[in-house]
Amino acid sequence: MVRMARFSEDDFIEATMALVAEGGPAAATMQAIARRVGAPTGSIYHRFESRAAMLGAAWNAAYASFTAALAPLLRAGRPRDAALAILPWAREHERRARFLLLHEPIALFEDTPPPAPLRAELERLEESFDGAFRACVATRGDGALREEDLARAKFLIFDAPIAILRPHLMRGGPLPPFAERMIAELHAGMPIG
Amino acid sequence: MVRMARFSEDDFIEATMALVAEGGPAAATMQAIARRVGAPTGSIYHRFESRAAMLGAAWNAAYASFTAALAPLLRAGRPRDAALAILPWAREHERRARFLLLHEPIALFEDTPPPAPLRAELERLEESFDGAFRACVATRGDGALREEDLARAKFLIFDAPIAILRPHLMRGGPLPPFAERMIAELHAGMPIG
DNA sequence: ACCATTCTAAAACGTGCATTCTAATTGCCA
DNA sequence: TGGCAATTAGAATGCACGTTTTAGAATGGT
Repeated sequence: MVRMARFSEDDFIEATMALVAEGGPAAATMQAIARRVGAPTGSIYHRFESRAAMLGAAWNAAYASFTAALAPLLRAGRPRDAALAILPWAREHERRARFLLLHEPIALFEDTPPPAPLRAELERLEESFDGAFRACVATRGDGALREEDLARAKFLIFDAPIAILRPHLMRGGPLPPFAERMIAELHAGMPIG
Repeated sequence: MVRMARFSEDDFIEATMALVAEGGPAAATMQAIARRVGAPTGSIYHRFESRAAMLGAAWNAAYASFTAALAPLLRAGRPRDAALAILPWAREHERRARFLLLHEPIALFEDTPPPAPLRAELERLEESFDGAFRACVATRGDGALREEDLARAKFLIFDAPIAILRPHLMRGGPLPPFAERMIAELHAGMPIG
């Protein structure tokens, strides 16, 4: 180690998330990311081997943030609270939320997938989170997890709350208070397991 | 009229939908569309003035197909049946469904919007469909449409069913029969208005 | 049969982007 | 103090794509 870096990996990751959140995947060109950080284009390549790696790192970071907020509640067997916890998380991390919840990974990585280490890291994150999810669903039923039960639970805990948020994330601005009510009512009228 | 066209507008529109459905917006390059139809690249430009126009025409066609299937049920005041009707429509038009329901328009048009005539046509379609939607919601309440009521109804009729379909549309293959059950149960437990 | 018009056909152009290259700078350690 | 590796810096490269151009073929009315 000899020279202090003026820009950190996180600087580039944050810039990437912001650009995608504001203008979609195509807005996150390497030049745009560099310009946003105030660095020359080439500097990105000292930390990330390609654009796919850059986007992949940003994706993993956002996903880790999201799952860290929900996993404890799932492991505690409180799916309703996990569903509701998406709201404060999205309010606190608007940039991450728009990046993660408004864009399918397939749209980010359709051309070239991230390099193997990043994919492996994401797989670990996903498996760990999936463990928390399955444990939560299992406490409700008798232990036998049918595909339908898992699909129901996934819808109630993740997809429905995200669908409720999506229009407001797209429009920008604050998430309305009635989002909480809708999620609570949904779980009241359509319980898990 | 003098020479018969070997390729129709619809040929290009179908190819565009198929490519986006299979590989995302970036897969629908002008060359890929032409190759799929078996035509030279330049031929597309005899019918569509630009790539934005090509994608816009495909979007309008898919949206028209979707709304044609649902609008009558909304106008008849049957929101539950409209929500359920998304399933047979998606089964019958898998390509259109993947194209329309799996990709935000913002991701397709982020670089350049379609030309004015296409935007105007889409606006007409949207307004007409929105009329059917509002009429349907109004029959339930007392006529005063609060933002929360509209958001609830939009979620129950469109966003929730689509969220239920999304994982299966992504994976490909047939939509499971329990999707019907989930939508019915959702509307039973969380009625509109 | 001829001509205007609409199309096919394929190559060529220009642009914007990811990526690479070369040089100059920085700060720690011997 | 001098050397060295990591970094900044920004220009250069090459490629893929949207679009344009140019040329030729087909059709139906006259």
